[in-house]
Amino acid sequence: MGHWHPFDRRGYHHGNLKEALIEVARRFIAERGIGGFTLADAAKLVGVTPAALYRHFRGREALLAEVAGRGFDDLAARLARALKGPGTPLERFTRMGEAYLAFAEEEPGYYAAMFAPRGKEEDACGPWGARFAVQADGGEEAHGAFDLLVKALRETFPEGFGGVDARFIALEVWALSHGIATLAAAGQLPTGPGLPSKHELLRAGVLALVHGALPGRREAL
Amino acid sequence: MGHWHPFDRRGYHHGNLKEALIEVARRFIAERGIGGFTLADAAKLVGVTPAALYRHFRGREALLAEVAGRGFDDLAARLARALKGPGTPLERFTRMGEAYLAFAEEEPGYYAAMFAPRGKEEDACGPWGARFAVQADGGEEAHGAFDLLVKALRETFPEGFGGVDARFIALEVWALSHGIATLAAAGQLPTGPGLPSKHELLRAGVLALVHGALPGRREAL
DNA sequence: TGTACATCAGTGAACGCGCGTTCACTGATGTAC
DNA sequence: TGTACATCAGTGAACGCGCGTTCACTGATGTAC
Repeated sequence: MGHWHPFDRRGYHHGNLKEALIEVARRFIAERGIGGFTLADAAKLVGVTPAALYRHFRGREALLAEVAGRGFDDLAARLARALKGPGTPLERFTRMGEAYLAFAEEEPGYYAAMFAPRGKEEDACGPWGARFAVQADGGEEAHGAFDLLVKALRETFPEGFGGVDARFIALEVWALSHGIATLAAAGQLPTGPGLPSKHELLRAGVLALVHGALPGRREAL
Repeated sequence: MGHWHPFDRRGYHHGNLKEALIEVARRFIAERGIGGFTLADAAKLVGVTPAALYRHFRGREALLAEVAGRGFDDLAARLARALKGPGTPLERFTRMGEAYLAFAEEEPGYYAAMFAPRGKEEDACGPWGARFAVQADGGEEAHGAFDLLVKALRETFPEGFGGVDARFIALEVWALSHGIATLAAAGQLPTGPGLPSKHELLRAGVLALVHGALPGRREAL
């Protein structure tokens, strides 16, 4: 009672099968990776025949794409929340970085689905695709996660970046975040005395990236 | 003639089966991804029964691990070459970044094998593992790719980083490189008018990361 | 140089498995009258 | 309120497939004498 549970089932009709499958796929991918995810096990977990899946999805790939889409939405929501919170622009911007790492850590299923090298199909969705659209320039409302990042940069550093496009900086920050998140997820970030946590790594790196592009800093080197 | 070709075969015994399998696996993974790689197809490509593979590898995972190992060796060799070339330390350091991106782009098979989320097995090899060992501190010879990066940083900026461990900076640079390389490989780096290439992205980012940590720069922000 | 033999790297057939997907079906639900 | 019917979301059995792996085997190679 209270929370709805994906394994609940009352009667012949499941009633929430689509949502349940997405939910189970997310957990599944988180545990075994995207290659280890099978329709058969997912169906068994929600207590349904594998064939029932085809009432809601065209097939395996469609399910994965939907999971990825949910992931992009969730990420954008988290980033938006971090950006809207209290504090100075710089604090909020820093919090966005934390939110990104937290998302990658807490939702490895989503993250893997989002950034897994998609098959041959069209990349109808992706960080810079429909749900993430890169704006030509500012003005319109920012929907996707990437646009949120650009918006945050413009708010945090209203003086600009000495003629450098904020989207340039945003890409740098994104690439660094993604690199740290994936190395950490793969267990390939070394830990040990004197070595930084991924959070320290991201915070210092983001500051350096922004800092390095700030006006009056570009003449050196 | 001249170059040895993995599909060559003279007689009952192949003679180069192990090397041929590694070579074919590399190309295969590059084209279809690590999940699309199968022993059956690999064996067929080199003109051999699938069972023959087991004379040289314990199984599929062992072959993949060997491919990853070759990749780490190749990457280290490329980075070492870039570092040993002519030019100022800064030029050589910048060239290491280029070499990294070039490796990821030219050897997607290696790259995927190296950084694919390994199964449950021990990560006996990895960027910071046996072939990549992170030195406790300087002194000993640098064998792995990561150590080469640290060494290059120390050579390029002998004045140090204001008390910050060079390995810290190296991790930042590595994470950024990895992030850019993987986003680019997945086709998730947006391109368009006014947006930078991955090479511009890496060069500017690395400079900012190094710059931001240089002495006399850490008081601002 | 020739023969016997050990060693090694292949063969080819077979295995068990589990996958994604299809199909005709049936049970449950909702709506019209 | 009750009945007939259309719609929908499941079932369950079956499919073809291709995978990784095994096994007893055999052809080729190299070495001892």
